[in-house]
Amino acid sequence: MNNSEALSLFRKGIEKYVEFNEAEWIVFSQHLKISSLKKKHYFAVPEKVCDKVGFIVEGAVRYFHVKDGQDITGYFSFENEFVSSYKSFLTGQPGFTYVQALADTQMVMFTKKDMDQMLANPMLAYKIERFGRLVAEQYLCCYEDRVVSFITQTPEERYMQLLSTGREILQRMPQHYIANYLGITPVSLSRIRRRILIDAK
Amino acid sequence: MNNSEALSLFRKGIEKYVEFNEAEWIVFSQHLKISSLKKKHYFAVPEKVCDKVGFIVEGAVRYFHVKDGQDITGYFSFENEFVSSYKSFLTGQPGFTYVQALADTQMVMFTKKDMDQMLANPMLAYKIERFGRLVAEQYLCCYEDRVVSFITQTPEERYMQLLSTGREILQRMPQHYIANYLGITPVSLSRIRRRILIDAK
DNA sequence: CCAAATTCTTATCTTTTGTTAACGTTTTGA
DNA sequence: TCAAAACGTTAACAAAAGATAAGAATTTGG
Repeated sequence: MNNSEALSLFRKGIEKYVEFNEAEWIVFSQHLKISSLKKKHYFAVPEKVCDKVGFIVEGAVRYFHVKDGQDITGYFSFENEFVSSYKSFLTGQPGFTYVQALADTQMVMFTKKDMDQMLANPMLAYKIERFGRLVAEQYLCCYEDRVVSFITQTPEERYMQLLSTGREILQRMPQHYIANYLGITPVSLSRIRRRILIDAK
Repeated sequence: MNNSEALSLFRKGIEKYVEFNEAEWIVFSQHLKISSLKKKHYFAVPEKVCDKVGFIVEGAVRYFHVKDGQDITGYFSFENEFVSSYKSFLTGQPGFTYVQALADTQMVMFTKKDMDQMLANPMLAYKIERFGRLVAEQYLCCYEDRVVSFITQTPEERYMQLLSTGREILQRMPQHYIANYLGITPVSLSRIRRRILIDAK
C-alpha cells in the first residue's frame, strides 16, 4: 500500500470522530507519518514512554504484560483501530505494556509532540480537542464493558459472550491469547470449550 | 452546604481540567444545577438513559449490577469525583448499572442537553471539548489499570494492591462491596484476609 | 431503646481454576 | 524441505473460589 492510500484510509477511518476541510487536512496531515512495523517488532515496551499513537491501516497488534517470565495478552488492535500504550501516551510516564505487531503492520502515526503542536495551533485546536474527546470516550465505553464483564460474569460467560460478539478476535487470534484476554489460562479455556461442547449435546 | 459553596468547590475541583474566566463562568454555571440525593436513592437505574453527570461535593455513591437477584458492586465515587452511568450518558442508550447514594449526597450536575448546548456555544465549545477530553482520558487511565489488574493479578494480589493504594475505599466501604469490586465473593475475600494474617506471622 | 437488618467470619462441600507435563498436530522459518 | 517452535487438548493433582448456612458482633432505624 502506498502512503496516499494509507492516508486516505486514515481520513476515512476517523470520519466518525472528525472531518477536516481541505485546508485543515493539509496542515493536519503534515503532522502524520506513515510507518511500518514488521511482524514481532515492538510498537511500545515497558519502562519507556510511549510518545505516539498509531492508526492501523493493515495488520494487527497485541498488547501484553510479562509476569514471572510469562506473557499475558490483554488486548488486540486491528485495521481501522488505534494503537498506543494509552496511559503512557496520555500521562507521559513510562508504560508497563508491550505492544507488538502480530503481522507486518502498516499504520498512520502521530507523536505526542505533534499532538501538542496541533492543540496549540488555532487552526486545528478545536477539532483536535474534539477528536481526542470522542476517541477517549469510545475507549472508555469499551473499558467499562470489559470491567463489568470481569465483575459480573464467570469466565465461561465471558467466553460465551465473546463467541457472540468477538468474531474478529476469535478468527484471528490463537486460543491462548484469547484465554489471557478473558482473564484465565489456556488450559482453563480449553476445558470451558469442552464443557460447552458436551452441554450442547 | 449552600449552593454558592457547592459551586465554588466544583470550580476548584475541575481546575485541573479547565479554568474559566469570569465571563465564561457566568455562562457555564447557568448550565449547572445543584442537587441532593438522599441516602439509598438512585442517581441512575438500568433500562433508563442516564442523561446527566454529577460532581460530588459531599457524600458518596456506589455503582452496582444486579445478577440473579444479587447486587454486585463495581465501583464507587467520592467527594471531588464525577458520577454518571458513563456509557449510557455518552451513547444516549439505556444503561445497565444502578448508581446509588451511600449517604446523603450533594452534587453539582449538568445534563446531556446542557452539555450539547455548551458544545454548540462558541463562547464555551472549545473549553468544554477540552474539559471532556481530559476527563475521559483520566477515566480511561483508571479503567486501563483496572483491566490490567484483572488480567495479570490474582484476587489476593489485587487486594494487596488495594491495601497499599485504596485508602478511601477501604475506610469507607463495607468489605463485601470491596470483594465485588475485586471480582470475588465476600466469603472469598474473608479467606484471603485470613491467609494474609497467617502469612504475616 | 430494642428488634431487625447488616456485616463479617467460619465451616462444609462442590465446582472451577491453576500448574505441570505429556502428546499429537500444525505452523514457521531457515 | 525439514527441524524447531507453537498450538490445542487432555490428565492428574493441588489450590483457590463459589455456594450455602450458621453464628456472633455491629449497625440501623423506627
